[in-house]
Amino acid sequence: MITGIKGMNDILPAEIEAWHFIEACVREVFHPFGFKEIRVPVVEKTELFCRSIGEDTDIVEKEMYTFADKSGNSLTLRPEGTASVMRSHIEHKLHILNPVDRLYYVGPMFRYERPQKGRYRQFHQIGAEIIGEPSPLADVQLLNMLWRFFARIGINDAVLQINSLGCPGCRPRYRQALVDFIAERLDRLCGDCRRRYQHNPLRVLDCKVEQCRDAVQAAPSVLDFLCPDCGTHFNTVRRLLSNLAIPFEVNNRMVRGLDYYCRTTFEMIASRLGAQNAVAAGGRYDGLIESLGGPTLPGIGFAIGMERLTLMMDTTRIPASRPLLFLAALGEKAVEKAFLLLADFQKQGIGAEMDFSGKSLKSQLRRADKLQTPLVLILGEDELAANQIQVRDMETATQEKVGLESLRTFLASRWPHHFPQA
RNA sequence: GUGGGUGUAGCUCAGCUGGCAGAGCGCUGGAUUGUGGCUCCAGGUGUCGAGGGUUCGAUCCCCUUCACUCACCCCA
Repeated sequence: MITGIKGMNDILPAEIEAWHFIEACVREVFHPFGFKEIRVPVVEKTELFCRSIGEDTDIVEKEMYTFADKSGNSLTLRPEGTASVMRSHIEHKLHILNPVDRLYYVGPMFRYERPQKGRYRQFHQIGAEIIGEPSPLADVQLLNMLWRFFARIGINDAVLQINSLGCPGCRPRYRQALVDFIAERLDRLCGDCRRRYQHNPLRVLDCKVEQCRDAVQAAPSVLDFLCPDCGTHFNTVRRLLSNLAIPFEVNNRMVRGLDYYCRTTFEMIASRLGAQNAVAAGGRYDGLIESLGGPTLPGIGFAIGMERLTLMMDTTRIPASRPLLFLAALGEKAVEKAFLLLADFQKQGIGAEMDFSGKSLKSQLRRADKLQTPLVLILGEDELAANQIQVRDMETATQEKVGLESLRTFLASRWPHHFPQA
């Protein structure tokens, strides 16, 4: 048996309704905010991700699906969406068309990691970016849209956490203060944290080991080191979130994984999602576009993990699509006549199904019951001879004979929405 | 890359440190010549994840390997 690739899952028909629902909510919620969808390729030149995400992040160091194509170019399956969107925005000079551009995307991302609950090698993200707007109102608008999206999906037990990482002007001072603080306590930290101290000292702050948490409990807060501009920016974000009645927590220990973040960062944290509890995350990336060779434009965005979203959702509430009609036919002639009727319904966009293989009426009704079809049209030799059809209401278990010519009128009186007057 | 758990029917899982491979659900047919759900009856499917070892005999014990899964690292 040829199986799928580890960590890359099939989304089967039984699950697809939830995905369709999510995608419909994305469009419904994002469009009023002025966001336009953008579709970019799933592969890019490897260099794009190295330069945007950061050479010494885990994603670039060990998690990318990188390969050489037939002409020897190094290509990579995208591990995230922002880099590609920025590349496209720069390449097509979209800032000339829209000085402030609001873009969103939905699609698969790829990271070579060990799969676990809520983490897969191919996973799907919904992302949104506001490009060209430095105002903290952009931050708040984006967070508001994210919040509205979760409300629309029906998730109300996720917590919004925000933080500010400062800017290239003030972050180095904080980093130094933190390094100095940790250096004095290095002997009390776990092995992982000693490595983090060298590599990314901010990460020591969110270590899960109790001993480490105790050791850094009194660590300096990034918020105390913000420069006046960054401080004002963050205060405005907090004030406007409150004015919009969006609940949030300030988490001054929140660390983001990608190098390009500055100022506002945020996460939506889910309970009961297992260890991978960030269902959405993002932040501001004011220097990114310029560093990729584009114009000097600020940006801010988020990404939502769709698999994590489905794990949190009560998917049983999403109604399954079902055919409106089932045609049950008995006898060869009736089957062929029913088949023509079936084709006619389908041509009109009416969901209709039937059995082709001459099964018993009992079996056909069982099938219709399984499909939860509200009406079954029964066509046997008798009905055919009388030019009639039995219309069976599956809920009330009642049925009546209807002339074939008046069938459409009969159905239209029951479902005017599906059978508009011709 | 590291650690734990689990691999038995399409699905969910029983199987007493060793003796013919099991149940429920689902599927198909019947009880009702052409009438669903509830009930009853009948039916089928397994390299017991794979390979090796111990044994008269292994789903069970041992070794190896693979897969899945959860967790670490990291992240959506």
